[in-house]
Amino acid sequence: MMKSIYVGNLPFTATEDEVRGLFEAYGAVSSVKLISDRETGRPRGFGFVEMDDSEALQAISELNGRDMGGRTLRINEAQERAPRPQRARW
DNA sequence: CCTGAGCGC
Repeated sequence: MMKSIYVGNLPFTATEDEVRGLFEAYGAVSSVKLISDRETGRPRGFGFVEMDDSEALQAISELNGRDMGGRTLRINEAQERAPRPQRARW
């Protein structure tokens, strides 16, 4: 089972590659997405990581509050993404 | 180039 992780308070200099590297220390990272403002193009300083449930929980507890580029990372389980219609499998 | 809330198209 894959879990989405919210990664906030990132330094604006952080890249998806750096974030991926952090989480890969706790398990296989499925995907990394850093969010930037769609109108101005500026980085918003937060993003999302997807990885296995148990690994995600450990990564959250281990990486939350960690210093990165002078900022203290805010890491939590992500909320639901933008609602997308999901058709039944049967 | 620029910036600091916070949950992604």
